[in-house]
Formats: sequence, C-alpha cells, structure tokens
Amino acid sequence: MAGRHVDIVHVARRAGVSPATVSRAFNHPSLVRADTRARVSAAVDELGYIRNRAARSIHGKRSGTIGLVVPTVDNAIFSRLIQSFSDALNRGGFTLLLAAHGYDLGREKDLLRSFLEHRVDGIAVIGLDHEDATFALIETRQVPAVALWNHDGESRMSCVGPENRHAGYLAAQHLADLGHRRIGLLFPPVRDNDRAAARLEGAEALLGERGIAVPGRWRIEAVYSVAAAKRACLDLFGGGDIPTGLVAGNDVLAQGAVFAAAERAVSVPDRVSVVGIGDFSGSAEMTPSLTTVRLPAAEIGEAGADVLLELVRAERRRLMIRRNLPLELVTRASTAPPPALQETPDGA
Amino acid sequence: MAGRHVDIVHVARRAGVSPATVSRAFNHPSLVRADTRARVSAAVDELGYIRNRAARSIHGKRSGTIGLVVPTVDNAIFSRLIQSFSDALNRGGFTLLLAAHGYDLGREKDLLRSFLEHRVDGIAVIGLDHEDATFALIETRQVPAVALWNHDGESRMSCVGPENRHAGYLAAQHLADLGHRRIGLLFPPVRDNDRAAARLEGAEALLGERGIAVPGRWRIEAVYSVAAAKRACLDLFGGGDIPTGLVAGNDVLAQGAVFAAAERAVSVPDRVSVVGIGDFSGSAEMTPSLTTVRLPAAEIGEAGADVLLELVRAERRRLMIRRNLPLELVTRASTAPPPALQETPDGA
DNA sequence: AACAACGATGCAAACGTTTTCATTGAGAAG
DNA sequence: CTTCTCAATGAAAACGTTTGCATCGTTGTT
Repeated sequence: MAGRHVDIVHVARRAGVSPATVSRAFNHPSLVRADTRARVSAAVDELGYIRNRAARSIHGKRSGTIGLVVPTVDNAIFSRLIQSFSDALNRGGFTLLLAAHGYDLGREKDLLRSFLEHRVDGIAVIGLDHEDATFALIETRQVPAVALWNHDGESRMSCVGPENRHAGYLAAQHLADLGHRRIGLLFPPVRDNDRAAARLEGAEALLGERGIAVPGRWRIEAVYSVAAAKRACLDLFGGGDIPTGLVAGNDVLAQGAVFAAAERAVSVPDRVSVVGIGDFSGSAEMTPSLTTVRLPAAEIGEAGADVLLELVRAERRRLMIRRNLPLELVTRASTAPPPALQETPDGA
Repeated sequence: MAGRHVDIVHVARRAGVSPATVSRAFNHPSLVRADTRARVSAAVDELGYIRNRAARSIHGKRSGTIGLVVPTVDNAIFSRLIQSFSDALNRGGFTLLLAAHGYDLGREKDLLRSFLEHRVDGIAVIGLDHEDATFALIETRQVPAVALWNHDGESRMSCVGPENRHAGYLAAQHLADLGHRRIGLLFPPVRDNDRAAARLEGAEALLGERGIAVPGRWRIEAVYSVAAAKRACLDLFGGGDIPTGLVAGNDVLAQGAVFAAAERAVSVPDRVSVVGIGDFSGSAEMTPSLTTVRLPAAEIGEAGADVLLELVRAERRRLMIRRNLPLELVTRASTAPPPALQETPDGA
C-alpha cells in the first residue's frame, strides 16, 4: 500500500489539498480545519508517507539531531552516560549522533566537523580539554555546546559534571584518614584525558598536604581495562615492597588491582586497601566490595542533555551554563586501616 | 575570519567562480582545473565553509548516516558492539545515529521511524524478533537493513551474528560433559529478547537430550545487572538444596552468581560450577575466572557494518546477506566436575 | 444590505545544493 | 585559416519542504 518515494505533493493530491496545507497540518495543526487534518492524516497513512527532515532543515529549521563525541563507548564509564543522555534527548524529540575518537583529540575535531556537516543542533563532548581548532569551530559557528564529565568554574564552554580534581582528593583523603602513609597510585595515561589528569592532581595535592611522598615504583600506569590493570598490579603485588593503600584512577583499574591481589594472595583490605573512582556496575557486588568515589554518570548524561537542549532553545547564543554535580565517597569493604595500625588498635 | 551562514554561493563569489564549480570541486574534483580547485579550497578555508549534507541529501544523494537501535547502551554486551560498529562506519565515511529502546519493541519501531525521517542510508537492529510494523517499514521503504547479534538461516532480513541457540547448547553441554546432573538456569526475562530466548532454548535442548530435568526452583530470572543476579542467587545459595551447576544467560548474570556464591561461602567450582555466555571484559580476570561461551562482540559490530555498507552500496535492493559467526567455549576456573564425582575421581 | 474581520486554504518564493545542458576557448587536424 | 574535439565553466532547473502573502467564503456588525 505504500511506495518508496512518496512526498508531500503526493499526500496533498491524495487528500485533495495543497502541499502547503499538508505541511501546516504537521507543523501548525491549529491553522487547519479538523476535517481537513483528518483527510491529510488518512492520506499519510495510506501512502506510508514519512517526513523528510533534511528538506525541512534547509529552511533554517532545526535538524533535530544532537552530536556526542566520546573517547570510547566500550567502557562502563561512558556507556551509562550515553544511555541517559540519549534517553533525555529522545524525550525532547531529538536524535543522537554518536562517535568515538579513541582518546585522540585530533580525531575529535574531525568528528565534530562531520557533525557540523550534518547541521546538528547541538554538540556534547567529554572533558574540557580540546584542541584550539575544536573550540574555534564551536565558537565561530556559534553552535550550542556542552562539555560533560568535568566541571570548572573558569571553563571556556558550558559544562556539566563533578570536579574530577576533588574526586582524586577525596579518594586519597580517605586512605590518609585511615592512617595510610605508604600509598600507591594506579592511573591511566593522562594524555588527552583531562579527567584522569585532574583526579591524579587532586590525589597528589592531598598527599602533598599530608606530607606523603609516592615513590616512582608505586606510580603505576595502565590503560582503562581490567586486564591491563590486573597485569600491572601482579608485578606490584609480586615483590615484598607493597604499599598499604592504593588509589585507582577509576573502578575498572581498582577492580583489576583487587583481582591481582587475590591472585597474589595479598589480602584486601587487611594487607592493602584499594579505593576506586566511579562506582561502576559490579563494584558494589564484587568481593570485597569496592570503596570508591561515586561519579554520577546517569545524572551527568541527563543533566547534560537538559542543559544542552536549553542552550539549543535559548534565543541568545553564547550563553554559558555550568553545573557542578556532587561527589560522594562510598565506603565499602576494600579499605581499612593499614596493617601496623590494625595491630595496635588504639593509636600509636 | 569566518561567519555563521556561509554557503556555497559565498564561497563561489570569494573564489571568483560559479556555485556549480564549487560543488564540482568537492564532488568531482577531476572535472575542475587544478588552479581553480586551489582557489576554491582557499576560499573555503578563509570563510570557514562547512558543507550542508541536508541540502545534498534532498537531491537523492546519500545522507551519510546509518541508524542503529539497540535494547540498551548501558551494558558490557552492547557497548563493545557499538564501538566497533561505529568505528567501521566512520572508516567508510558514515556517521552513526544511535538510539536505545529499553527492551521494548514497540518503542523500537518509533525510533526506526525517526531514523527514516532523517533519511538514514541503512539501519541496523539487534536480534531477529521485531514487530510486524517494523518489518513492514523496512520492506516498503526498501532501506538496507541488517540484524546484529543473531544468525538464522531462515531470517526475514540480513543478519550477522552467532547462533544464540548454539551458545546455550554449548554452555549446558559443558556442564553435562563434566558430569553435572543437578543444573540450574539463570536467565533474563526473554520477552522482546530473542537472543536470550534462543540461548535458553539451546540449553534446555541439551539438557533434554541428556535426560536432565530442571526443577522450577532452579530456574532463576534476573534482569541484566550484576546486582540483580547476585540478589537472586543469594537466595538460591542460601538454602541447602543447591544445584551443582549453573548456566547463566550471560556473563553479567554469571558474575553476579559467582559473587553471591562467595558471599554465601559456597565454593566455586568445588561446590557449584558456573558457566556464562559472552566473555565480557573482566570475566577472565575475576576470581575464579569465568568459564564462558565467547560471543564475538567486536567482530559482530565490524562485520555488521561491513555487510550493511555493502547493502547500501549495492545497486540491487532486496539483497539478503547472512553471516554466521563462530562461537567458542572458553574453559576457565569456574567449572569443574560436581562434588560427588570429585570424591570418586575414577567414575561411578 | 453593505462592509469588516476572520478563518481556511492556495500560490509561489525561498532554503543550499547538485546536475544537466549549453557555452566558451584552446588546441589538434585538415 | 577553418573546422572539429575536448576540457572547463556557467546558467538554470530540480530536490522536498516551509512560509509570507493573497484569495476566498463566512460570519458578525452596523
């Protein structure tokens, strides 16, 4: 009952009206009489007509699409964000264009350009660190844009997220407050990743305040994967010189560390405490359950979409909105006072 | 140096040529003289011109977009697929439109419709079970489409994936071969999820062949989350009547089961064996490492994109391509012969 | 009864691009 | 020097919509 290339003219003929009326029936229903609207609607159904947004958008109308560029999709960190971002977008009648740059900010700029070719109504990126060309692109086109997953009061663009620096600070503070002085840092490469860089900076700031130095051999770098983190920590836990506490740049790394400890028969938290950042799916359920600084991924996605749609709908361009989302230390079973203090429970 | 609404006419004026020549410089470079091309290119850079794909696509040209609808993004299962699918698309010069229907096939149809409004060049969905209206939409519009994550020689549309039925069969076979007769099934709700349904069917088929009956109290249902699976299994492992083997519908559920067993001090694999399906990130690293039937998520995404782009580029519509991707049982530490057999190692 | 006001609809221009066809000019062949 | 060919470019129509403006018929006002 339906053809492939039915356009508004076919519908108009079928309904016995002009194309203009069909268009109005869609976009300004109040302007067309109810029975005419019904005839149009019937013709639409009979012919299986589907509106062409491309043709609409060349009139300066919105395209109804929002572009999101993430470092990677394949990652517990971002998948929840993408889910909630996409849902919030759909609720607002927008469709998500998604691309991943693989932690390569040069590639990010190209993907953004491609989004602009599609005339997205808004753009979301992860983090506040981007190439100058990327900022220039956004600013000269004056396309509404928001940075997710990071907050900074001085940011060059609108942003929605927690203070990653504070997340690192809280994680380290937790270990220090428990009495740990021999602390290791397990972080991903910080190149093209300002979130991780900020967390590391925060952790080091706290340790500096408490006069705790981290020797080079306890600074471990591993890419974001349980396997890589476990591998790196098997070495760390293999020797005799083991820290009593470990701050991981995120829960994936922390999980790897816990698994490595299990394999090396290094008890968590009795022998070594591990604190993560993120509170991903599974962190609460594993054994021992993971102490971590919760990053509100779903909230970031939803609030980010809301902010972006607000920017899109705002008449006035160059509006700047910053939203700081709260962090929370979730204390579970993977952290405890260091061995020395456990032996002498009531202080030195 | 750049305005907001620079179009091809501005570029043409700046370069001292006609709009037609600018268009040709982009689309058929061989038709324009090298020095003219250079002038156009310079004008493009000076003005910051970005091509408008919407305007291009109303000429019947491709939109350069591919739509993918998944049940959910927030899930280790699909995030890797999305990643590799998106990458393969980008390599081919296409951009991904993504949406999630939350295991609601009615919603899926609406999302697909929205994709068609955007005139996507192709569509990918998960699984082979869809509403009639969904199939009708795809067939009457004759838009290239592929189903991912499931293979069926009789399928109504092109498909790329493994035989999920066989995955369930292999998992159950492994336990049966080890000597287990008291076997439980931990699966998600199968409504609007033909992959899970097929796996369950496969597992039951094998158990039937071996004359193994599964009592109702050992059929556990849990949504796809470690937390839900763990909760459900805490009950199972709490009583005295525990199966010796458990087939989980996927690794997330299996991980939950293993964590629950740990909490109930039920040893895996000495007391109960657990086999998953998927081989997700973390399954190899956890303790005990998880025996599982590997689903080639990244391969499905990449091959799926390749097949879809082939369909898009094919002159002839209604072409059907089916690709069956291999499954593999990965034997790790979470499975072993049942306790009784362990005590009397050399047979009955 | 004449006229104003208004609701409903159609006509045609406009959006930014691609493409067909026609035109121009330069070099090749005679 | 003419004619033919061919490469390079421009003019204009076309794509599927939206919308400002014009038109028409009705209803309400005087």
